Amino acid sequence: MGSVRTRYAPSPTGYLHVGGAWSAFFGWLFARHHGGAFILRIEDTDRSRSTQAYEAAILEDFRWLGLRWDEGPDVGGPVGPYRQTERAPLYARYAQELVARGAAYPCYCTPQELDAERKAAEAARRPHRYSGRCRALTDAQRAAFEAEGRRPSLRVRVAEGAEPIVIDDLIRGRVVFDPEHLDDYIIVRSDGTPLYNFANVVDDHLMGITHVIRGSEHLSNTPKQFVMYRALGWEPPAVAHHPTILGADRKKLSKRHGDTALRDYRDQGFLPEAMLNFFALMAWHPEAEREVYSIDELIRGFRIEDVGAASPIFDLEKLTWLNGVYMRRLLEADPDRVVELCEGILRRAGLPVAEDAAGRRYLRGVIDVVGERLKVGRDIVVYGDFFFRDVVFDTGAVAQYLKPQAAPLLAAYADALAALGPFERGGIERALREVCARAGVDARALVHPARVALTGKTAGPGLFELIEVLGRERAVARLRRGAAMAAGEGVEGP
RNA sequence: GCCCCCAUCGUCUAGCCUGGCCCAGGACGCCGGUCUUUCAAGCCGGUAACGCGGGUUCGAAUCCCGCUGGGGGCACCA
Repeated sequence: MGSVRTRYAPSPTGYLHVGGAWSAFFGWLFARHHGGAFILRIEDTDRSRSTQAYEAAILEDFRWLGLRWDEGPDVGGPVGPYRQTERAPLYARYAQELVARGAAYPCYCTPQELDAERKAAEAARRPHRYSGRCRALTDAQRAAFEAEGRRPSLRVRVAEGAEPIVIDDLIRGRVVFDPEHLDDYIIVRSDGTPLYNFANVVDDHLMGITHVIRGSEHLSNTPKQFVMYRALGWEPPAVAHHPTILGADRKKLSKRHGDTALRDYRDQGFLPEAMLNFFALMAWHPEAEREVYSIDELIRGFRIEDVGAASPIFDLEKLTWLNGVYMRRLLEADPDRVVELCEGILRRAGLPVAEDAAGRRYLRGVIDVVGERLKVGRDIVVYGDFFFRDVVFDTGAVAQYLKPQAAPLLAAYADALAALGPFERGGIERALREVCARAGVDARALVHPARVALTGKTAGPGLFELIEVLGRERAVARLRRGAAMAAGEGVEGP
């Protein structure tokens, strides 16, 4: 398959959904595996819901994810344009063709009339089907409707008694549809704009798409589309319908399950590499006993027929774990990227870091001590907020550790740090041990209270490196305040 | 209601096509232990599944049928 061409065709009616990104990823993997082309096509025929801003956002989301397209609305390509609203003449032409071949006919029913029919059928608890009353209109009848000012929509004529439509789905195997259950469906609105099922067929064919990889919600559209391929004398593409991602309640993933837009994950500090790796673990699994894969490994190992047909549930905990794996690797390989990631997150959380070299150095120091604890970028705020603002005390931590007996130790340690020579972790640790030795207590008797005084929490980075990064001045001040709090002096912030 | 799809640990999955190697493997989570100034990470151990019922077969997670459960579709949305 040297000339594989796949596409992802989003509607710019919202941000890129994780389900959409996952779907696109499989199409992209398939194309890359076969050395083919991956195409981005914007399906904006529903003008009331589509916006230019969403289109731009979707492109941005894909760039962030790291999926590059070979042809698309921004880069163009040999079979453009890649935006459906710009392809109107093409749809008009093939709509004409369908009418000329007797495979489509104008329907003068208004949406209100159709709606009434549908409601009547529902009320009678009878399956709703199109009445077919415009199917065999005479020229005179059509002229009469036109004279009334009615603008027709265009319907495809599904031949009666036609052969079953056989779809050999790459994921689901053979699926057979009886055309008996297909209605004459509308392919062009009365305003002349094409509907999904029609535009999709025209575009996929004209763009030379060889493999249509999409969600299973489109499986029942496929026979409708195949009717048109047949009517136009076109060879339909191979199709593969992957399952849809579900939420924890086994319902289609939606807002009530949490974040659904890919950019929500970006904003929380998930890494694109981790997202992609995670995507590869839903409905697919490259190897039986391994979880972490490079993109190249995924491309090499991708087989559409190995994609499962059952719907996976979006497992945020596993994604979080996987992201942690990637964060730790990144910390080794390219710590600057972690710094950059955290900088953005801190700024958005209202804890900005100075943009000069000193600010950057400070943040780098913070990342050095908390970095390996970060599973997701936003963890910098939960584990390291005290580096960027005054301590926010956890009341439980204060109650547990800032007790009167800790007061003299904290005060003595503050004095020791104030008098310490070079302010580095080795000396900082020795100073603590000396204070404890002199008082005849175990190091823990000071370590825990000191942590609470300095960070407000019971958990966090190593105490001595944390103090080094915090700097002498702040550490001493916070320890003194802690001593006062422990002594029961009810101190306010410094 | 009609059409279509799906069904292995709580979750993601391997195994299913080409029955025996599976009293079902890995991972996340959870629980314990270990390391440690805490937490995270790491390491060690544990927990937990073939939806149900019939066949076929010497033998079924694997093949067949039915049921149940879940999902999707049935728009002048995509």
